[in-house]
Amino acid sequence: MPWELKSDRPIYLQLVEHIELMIFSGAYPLGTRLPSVRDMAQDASVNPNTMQRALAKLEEDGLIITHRTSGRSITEDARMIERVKTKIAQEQILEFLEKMKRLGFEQKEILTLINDMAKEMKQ
Amino acid sequence: MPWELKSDRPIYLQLVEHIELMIFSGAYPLGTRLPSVRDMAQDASVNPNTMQRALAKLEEDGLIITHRTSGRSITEDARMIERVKTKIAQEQILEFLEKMKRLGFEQKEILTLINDMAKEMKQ
DNA sequence: ATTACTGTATTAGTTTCCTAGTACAATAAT
DNA sequence: ATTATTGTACTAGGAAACTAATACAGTAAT
Repeated sequence: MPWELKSDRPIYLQLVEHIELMIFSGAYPLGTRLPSVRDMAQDASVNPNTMQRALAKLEEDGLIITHRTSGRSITEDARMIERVKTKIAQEQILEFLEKMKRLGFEQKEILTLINDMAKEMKQ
Repeated sequence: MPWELKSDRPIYLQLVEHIELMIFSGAYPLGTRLPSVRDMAQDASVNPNTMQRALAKLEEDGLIITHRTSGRSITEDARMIERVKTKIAQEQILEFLEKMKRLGFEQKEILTLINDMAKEMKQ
């Protein structure tokens, strides 16, 4: 899977999302050891420090574990993966709902609007 | 209505949202003339240039009209107001749906998730 | 013990964004 | 004509965020 990094958003965030997707989809199985920061950085054509930042974020969220001097690995806790995934989703939803309320929309309106758009997008 | 400006987000964006809300709610009726940039800036305790930036954004969106040397006024086109409101909403929804898809969620999941959260928030 | 490999701390450079200060241009009001 | 009031352009300052370069620290491997 190529990294496809664009310059319109912070690189480290794109790295985070990319790796999250790898984990969620099972491309990096539970407990797997990750390549070193430097190797992953080179693979993505990125400065090691930038990759480091992305990995630190992932560790903060509980998706990966750091073994100080012997590299990192994906967590072995399957429940943790799910928990993180839904937590991230909830944050996105909350942020979205707040924006809509700032615009003066009520809950009912929001739900019908998003239902309508979802129907359109299916076609 | 006080301006309640916080420092965690750009001031000019908060001004935009505040004025949008005034317009959408009818506090600034259609066709009404707005106070001058300097007056509005002073009212909000903000630099005139910052208010100017907010007003420019609102004009760009079609909510207000500039009369070069005799001030600004709210558009008289009621349909325009609605159009802008739903356009802004659609942008927010699209952005939101894309984020969720980047996380690996399907449309169905998103809809059920947001329905669940909406229910919880009502309580 | 030495070497090679791991993550990490520190610092600096770069860019981008936001805000503010000032001066300008046009016109309505007098 | 003059004055006051309107929006606007230009510039600079400052802050925040991101990326990169370098050096450090610990440990596994030899």
